[in-house]
Amino acid sequence: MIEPILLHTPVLEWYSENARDLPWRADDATPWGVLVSEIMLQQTPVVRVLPIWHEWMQRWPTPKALAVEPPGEAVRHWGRLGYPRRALRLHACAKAIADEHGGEVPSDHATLLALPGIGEYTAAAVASFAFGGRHAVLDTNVRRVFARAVRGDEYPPTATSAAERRLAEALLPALGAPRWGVAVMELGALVCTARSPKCADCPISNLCTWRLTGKPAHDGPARKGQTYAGTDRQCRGRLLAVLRAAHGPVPKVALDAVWDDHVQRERALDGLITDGLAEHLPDGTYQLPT
DNA sequence: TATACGTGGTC
DNA sequence: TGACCAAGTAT
Repeated sequence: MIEPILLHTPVLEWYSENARDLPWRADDATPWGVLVSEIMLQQTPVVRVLPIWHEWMQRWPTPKALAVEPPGEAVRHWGRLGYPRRALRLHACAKAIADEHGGEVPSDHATLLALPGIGEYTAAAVASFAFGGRHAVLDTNVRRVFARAVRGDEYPPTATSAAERRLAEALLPALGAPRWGVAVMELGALVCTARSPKCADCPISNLCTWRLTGKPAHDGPARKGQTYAGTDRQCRGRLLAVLRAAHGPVPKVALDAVWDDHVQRERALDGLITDGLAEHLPDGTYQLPT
């Protein structure tokens, strides 16, 4: 096991020099701003989140501001970020914060975890980055850095394991856990990337087990591919794009126009309604949830 | 635990 | 050029 201090110093120094200037990391960032960023960043690159985050925070600077809107407005302004159920959950999250927490984002990990759309990672991230809590933030970047540097594997396991949690906890510094967490994430995002890691720029390449052992290729089953073309997901995306653009009820023919396969189209539409992303009105039209 | 869930950029 | 990947969550 590598001594934690041997990782801390170089990673933190590297972060001081290389951290991106992101608005949710600014001194004046609010817990709500951090929470919004974390939801938007789930499975979504920073560059696509940036403009939506700015618009969102200007429109809804507080949880209460969002909570009084219909959920469809959240879905509309989510734009093309992807996974629009996140917009719905963020709206539900705002309502829960407004109704049950006096409009203030909770600082406690367990309380955050109970909110819609907030799972293990996001609860730790908000508790740590917004409130200074000492939590292990295990996102895909951190998991990859630890897998390589400590375990010597090219990639972490598919699902977060107990061993990974133990390791992350063990590496957590007594002081400055939030900065350590964001520093490791940044290292994974900018240097220790999935496909072409920039080991020449890495502050811990000298003790990285994976590099020291010759960067063995990932063994085991191929990682699950994300099919998309022709799937229900693509169909749902097409349908929802029509509803977002409409600003009002949409006749069925407008939806029929964007996807040929009748059976799949109906299934996808039903799915959107089941998920609460669309409403079917008595007159046969469709719209974003009110 | 495996699967569904958007979108767009990269090599 | 199509597979892979991006600060995951819910079921």
